Amino acid sequence: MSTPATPPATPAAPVTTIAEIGQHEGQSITLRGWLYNLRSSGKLLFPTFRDGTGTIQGIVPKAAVPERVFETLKTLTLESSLVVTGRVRADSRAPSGFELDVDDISITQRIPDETPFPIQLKEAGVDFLMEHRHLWIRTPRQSAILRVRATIQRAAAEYFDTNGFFRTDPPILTPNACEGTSELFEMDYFGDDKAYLTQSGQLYIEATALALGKVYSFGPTFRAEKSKTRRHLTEFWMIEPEVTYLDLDGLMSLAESFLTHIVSRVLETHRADLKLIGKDITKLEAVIAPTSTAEACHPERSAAESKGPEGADITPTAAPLSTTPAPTTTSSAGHAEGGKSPRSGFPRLTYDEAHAMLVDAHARGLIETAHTYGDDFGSPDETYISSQFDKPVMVHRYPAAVKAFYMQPDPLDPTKALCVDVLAPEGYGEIIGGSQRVDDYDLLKSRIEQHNLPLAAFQWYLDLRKYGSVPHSGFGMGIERCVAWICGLEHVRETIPFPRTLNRIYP
RNA sequence: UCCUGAGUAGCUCAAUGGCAGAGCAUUCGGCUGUUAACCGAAGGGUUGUAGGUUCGAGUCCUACCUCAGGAGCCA
Repeated sequence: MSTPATPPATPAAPVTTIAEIGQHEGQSITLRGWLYNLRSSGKLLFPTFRDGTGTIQGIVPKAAVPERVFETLKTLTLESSLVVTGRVRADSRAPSGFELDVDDISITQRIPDETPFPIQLKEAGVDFLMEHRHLWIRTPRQSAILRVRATIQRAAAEYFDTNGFFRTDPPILTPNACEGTSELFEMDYFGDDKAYLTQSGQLYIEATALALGKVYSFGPTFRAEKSKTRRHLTEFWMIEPEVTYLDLDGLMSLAESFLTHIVSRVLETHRADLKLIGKDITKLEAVIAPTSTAEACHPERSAAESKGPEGADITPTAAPLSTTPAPTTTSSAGHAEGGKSPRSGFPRLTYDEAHAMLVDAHARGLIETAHTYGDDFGSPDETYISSQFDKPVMVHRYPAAVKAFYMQPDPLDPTKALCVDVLAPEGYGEIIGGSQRVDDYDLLKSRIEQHNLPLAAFQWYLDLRKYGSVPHSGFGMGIERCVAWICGLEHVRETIPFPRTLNRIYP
């Protein structure tokens, strides 16, 4: 059923993409893509083409093209693949500003009438779209999301690559299921042993950090928890930096600088995609806008971020990457200094301050359930906290009891852990979780025992504190939640080409 | 795991316990500026599965299956 592709009538027309078509105004060009939509008005056809970089409408007056071209296009089925030659013309009626006066087409493959492309232009249900995810990703909105995802991934890696980090890859198959509380995917490992898909490379990345200094990993992560929400996937991608001689405050500066860079890059190159997706771009501009401490917040905002004059040389805002200081140069070894935070663009709240904010919100009837001091924040709590700010908010120093065993206690209050959660604006929840790690052998050993974890499995991890231990910190960012936030999506399933969820592993 | 909701044409959805319907898609016809184009016509159904109540069930009852989103947990 395929038609051999024949050379277009004007082979001299250079091949270009729809994204770059504006550079060819008045010229003849060749596009290689698919028929996205077709409207007709008697002897005038309006085919819309797509090529993966965007869409453009073509114009085909019957009198202006050979009979063969008009008749072929008139009955062509949607999503058939083809090569088009035509002349680029600026037109104020076109959404993108340009239209294509079609000269010739060459069909690569025509979809038969009996088996039309399943995804229609009109709305469809989630179940149907997910069942056809392999085709759904061709539609303009999904393609735009995947393009933004690619840029977010590139910007994230680029940030670390250009700031002295070495990319390092932790194992995906791990030998024990006891790193934390998450449920893991289990598999047979040559009969005698069980293996598990990694839930985080962090412990291994700590080891490579002690080998290389500043490292990051970027790979898939697996959680077998039976979560069914718009924020959860069973397989997702995480980028995790780990830095020696970095304390919690330095880590927060790193996270801020990192996120600022990502948002800046997306705004540089994806304004059209964000508009297509429906994201309010001003919300992203607010994230990277240089701010005084007075303007980035709502009245409820606490005074936490106005503490501490030191670290004023760190001003990670919308500055280009090249001028963004490497955060590790500004934080000193082992000097976690309690509540003193450098001034920054992203608000920083201690757990206690966030708790007070929630108590106040409950008293005023803004949230349903009262937060219990000492408990971790629930999803509605995080949504409320983040809704009070225009920028990602960093909540730090949670009660150690609700956090992981490897987190360093706050020397000013050992019941607190030197950790930070970064909550994305607009209720997108936690996108980054990180901490300063326990660097003392005896303390870490007792923590492992307190958590009833098998010492033997962690001996290698304890070795890191036995042989040249240093203060170090790191965080992990889930790519999908970051994409969902930046694109303004209802559900993380749209942020990855083939989402894996509790009830779906097809296609 | 718990709570809630939904399964009817290829898709999105209607239908007081009383003849199974519309829009889109498909096919045929019309239209020289359409923007999910529009106008006319045609074809298209084992109402998720299995029982039950009833003169009569898409509709009521029971069980099961599938999916969705919320809680918990997390990124």
